[in-house]
Amino acid sequence: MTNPLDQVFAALADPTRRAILAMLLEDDMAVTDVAEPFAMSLAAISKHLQILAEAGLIAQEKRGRVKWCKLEPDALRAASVWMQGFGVFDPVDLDAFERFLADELADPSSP
Amino acid sequence: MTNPLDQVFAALADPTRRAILAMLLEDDMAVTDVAEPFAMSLAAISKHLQILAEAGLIAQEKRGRVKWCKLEPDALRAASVWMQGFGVFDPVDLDAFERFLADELADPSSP
DNA sequence: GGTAAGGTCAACCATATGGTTGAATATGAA
DNA sequence: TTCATATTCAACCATATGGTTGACCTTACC
Repeated sequence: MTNPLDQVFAALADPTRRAILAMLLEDDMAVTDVAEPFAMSLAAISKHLQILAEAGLIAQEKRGRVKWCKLEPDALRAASVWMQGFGVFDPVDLDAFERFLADELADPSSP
Repeated sequence: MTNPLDQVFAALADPTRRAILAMLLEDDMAVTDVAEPFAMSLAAISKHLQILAEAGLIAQEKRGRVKWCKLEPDALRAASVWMQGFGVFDPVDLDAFERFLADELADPSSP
């Protein structure tokens, strides 16, 4: 899975990871805080964050003993371009996006 | 993996499947013809097509003994909306898309 | 009818994925 | 120093994924 599109799409295929990205849309967060709403171990979240980082979707910076996670939406660009090539898409429908966020953040612990 | 976004993104995470979608952008195709450029068994391609169909990205219709595959770009809409929520994306960059297609179709047999 | 073409199914295999736990490593605070 | 917090590592487990092969069904053709 060397192809960056492979990595980005695979990263996005997991609901936990999409929920994490949505959370980071609000603000940068420490690993522990990212993990808090999820019903899974910190180690599991740490792995998800690694996958997101390898796909370039987040950046992680360690400051002191806490590691901060920051959204890197630019990594979505290539995937977005790929998809746009197929369609006929409406101009950005932010309402629809808000609905997604609501759904995915509602109960991220049961993906 | 009940969530439709899960299915769509997972389907897109495989280079063979993305190449198939790109091929279908040109025209509807029979399963055998879809399989032709790939260095893998017909059965493998058949499975990929099932995954694409379950994600709603293609429709399959059997006419006579040949099964036709047809692109269903609408299935990309939800995923596209999700991604658009993160960005700041340029207006559709078709040149970039053409480059992707060129890359992915160049040698789909070695994903 | 017999035979070939188009696809799928079933069983199998190797590897990847998503999770767990417990131990280990920093770093900060008392 | 000692202790607690923040995070990762390593080993493990169950299941999913992407591929193979060979048998199978259906539909066309001679």
